[in-house]
Amino acid sequence: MSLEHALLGFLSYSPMTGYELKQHFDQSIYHFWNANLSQIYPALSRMKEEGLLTMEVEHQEDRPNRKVYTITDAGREALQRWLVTPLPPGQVREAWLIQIFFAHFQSNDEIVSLLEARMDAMRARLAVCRTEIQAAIDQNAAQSGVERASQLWQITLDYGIAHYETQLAWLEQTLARVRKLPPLTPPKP
Amino acid sequence: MSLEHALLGFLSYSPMTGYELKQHFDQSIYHFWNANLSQIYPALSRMKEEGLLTMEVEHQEDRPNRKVYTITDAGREALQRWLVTPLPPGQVREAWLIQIFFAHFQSNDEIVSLLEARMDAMRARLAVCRTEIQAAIDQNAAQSGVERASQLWQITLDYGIAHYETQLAWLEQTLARVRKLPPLTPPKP
DNA sequence: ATATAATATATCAAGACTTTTATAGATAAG
DNA sequence: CTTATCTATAAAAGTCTTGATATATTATAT
Repeated sequence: MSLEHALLGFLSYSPMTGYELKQHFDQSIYHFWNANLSQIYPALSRMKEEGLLTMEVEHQEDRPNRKVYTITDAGREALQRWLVTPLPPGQVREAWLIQIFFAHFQSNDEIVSLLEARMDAMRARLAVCRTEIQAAIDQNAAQSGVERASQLWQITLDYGIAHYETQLAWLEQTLARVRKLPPLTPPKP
Repeated sequence: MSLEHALLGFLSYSPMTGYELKQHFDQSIYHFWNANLSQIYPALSRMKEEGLLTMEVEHQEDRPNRKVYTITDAGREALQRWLVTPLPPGQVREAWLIQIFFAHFQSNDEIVSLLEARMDAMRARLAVCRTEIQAAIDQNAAQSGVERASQLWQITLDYGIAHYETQLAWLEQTLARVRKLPPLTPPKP
């Protein structure tokens, strides 16, 4: 469901190929969604069958042909309907917290290592938001007629930034806390 | 992978049935993981085949028989190994942010509605963390010999709480921001 | 200069993981 | 009288990830 509507969303800006859609995913919404080409291509076919899109082949000599998809009126309607449909909030799913939860037989240092690895990853993600994704949004915002849209793009990016900042703050605090735990005494069963 | 190791984790505390494991999932780690019975039961079978668990049937007259699973030495080893294996950080995946990202043709009020619905859901989740899950942790922490473990349980719960608080803070701020956007002028295509 | 990688574009198959739904049946609680 | 609890199984459908297959051009690295 979500993938299809994200595709419709980008195609409501302009017609594109699956390959180009993938690039938009990676450049603009990577902070809250992603998709593989192997998902995108069949999704586009399906949506064409459903009448949400039309497709035209652009022949190329040196490269594979481009299949350019265009959103139909039915597609726009489906998109607008979905956009105001409240979604059930998703489950939080953080596998690495399972590791923390059951880490009582790991030494403080081992736990600290896990947290530090996580912190490195979160710092990197935060940096991507602040530089690359911000740049992509700024660049698209420079077009005319996208004032309202670009406010919303920025709002989602600020979500991502706040998310990673929270992660880092929690990690800092947790590192201090774990370092102060009484050391693991005897047995590693 | 993660499901299996969460099961091993709980079974490292004591032998249990799948049904009981499901209850522990819901009571203790719901803030970062969940699983259905229809996932848990076949996972337990598989893990038994792999020698990570043993199983004994307790016959009951009035209820279905209980299949009590016990972790083996191999299971404990597999768990300890996994617990220190760094996991690749998962993708953020927030379908409702797709709705915000493409909401430029929705009115400010419609966007506000989406945000308010989300806020209600997040408030409810936060309350569950603060009351029910906190209570479950406190109760288990009252046993002897779990001092170290219960610190870690609390650390993961504090993650959940921080997460939902960030959501709510961002939602507050975003609500204000959206209310101040110039109203949507003409066309709802 | 030559080897390697990346870009541009699309398809397909396999498998991993999750959710949904149905089935079963007895007791206890509202 | 209806719903919830207790316990387990299984089929189906949905979603996502991984990896293989093709192929020409351009860029990077050694």
